[in-house]
Amino acid sequence: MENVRELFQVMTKRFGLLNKNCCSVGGIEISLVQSHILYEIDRLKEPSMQQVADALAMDITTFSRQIQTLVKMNLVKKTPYPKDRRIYILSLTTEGKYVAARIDTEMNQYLNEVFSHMSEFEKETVLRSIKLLNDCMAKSSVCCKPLF
Amino acid sequence: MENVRELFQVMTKRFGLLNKNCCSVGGIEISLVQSHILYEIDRLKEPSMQQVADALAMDITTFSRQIQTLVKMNLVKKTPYPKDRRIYILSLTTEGKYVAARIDTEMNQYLNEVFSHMSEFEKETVLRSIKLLNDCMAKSSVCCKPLF
DNA sequence: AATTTTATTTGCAAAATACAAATATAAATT
DNA sequence: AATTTATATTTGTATTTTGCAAATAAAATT
Repeated sequence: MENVRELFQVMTKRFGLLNKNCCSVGGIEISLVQSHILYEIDRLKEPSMQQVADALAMDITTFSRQIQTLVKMNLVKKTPYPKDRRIYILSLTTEGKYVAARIDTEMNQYLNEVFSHMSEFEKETVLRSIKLLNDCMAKSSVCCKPLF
Repeated sequence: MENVRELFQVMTKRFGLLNKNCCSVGGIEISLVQSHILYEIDRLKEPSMQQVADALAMDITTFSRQIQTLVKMNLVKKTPYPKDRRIYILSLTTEGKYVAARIDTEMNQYLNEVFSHMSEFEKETVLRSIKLLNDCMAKSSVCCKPLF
């Protein structure tokens, strides 16, 4: 049997690299962490600070400062939540949505290119495999449970 | 069709988290970056500084300083290369090997646990899928070519 | 021999990180 | 209702990480 971890390590390294490369779009340049923050804000609907920080497994104080930067860059908006005034709801500004969408397009473009080297059947199998993997990881009790 | 990037993002986030969690073993505590460095030194046989930095897509100056730290921690050894005195060969010390092995064990343990939620057939399919994916990513010309 | 290239390190300033403490508000307890 | 406890977020501060530019040193090329 091949080394399982090695397979994962190579895959995630490549995907991580792709993520890093996709951080500069249309003249705007953001860090990898910031790109992940935009992604999560977009994915979760009207999340609070704490929710996004949790989803990214990020220290809340570091996260708070990153959000301050993103607000200054006019990519993220912080809205007080009337029902609980401790909480701020995060959302993407128009510009933030644009950046997130551009990154998403570029990522999917690359992934399509990768899948173009496979048959349709292989592609379906790979995607189903990843989905299965994600489900099983979610079930696992060894680590990282609280998240997701 | 589901969102392909989303699938990858979730998977790599989980795996990244696992990597982070596996950074403290047997009383020794290292950073995620340092864990990756140990892993690559172990994987490549007698690599130079530049080779490992390239494999990790890391800035060589940052890498140089990380190596200094790891040498001080007695996890990595730097050996001058006689045939080209500009070059240093990196290797793991006994302690470094121990840490890397412990991390590897822990990672594989978790992965086994994840796969225990699948049938043997599913497991084989998933592993073959990842291998195929890695091959196709290597073939791809869109990004990240120089590496690997 | 002189120039160019490659490998690595250091100077330096900016950015990221995380612990502890502060603040503000909500929820629970007395 | 007043007090305590818990939760969400920010700030103080010190450490670590990062990466560009420049320095150094040794090989390769001209």
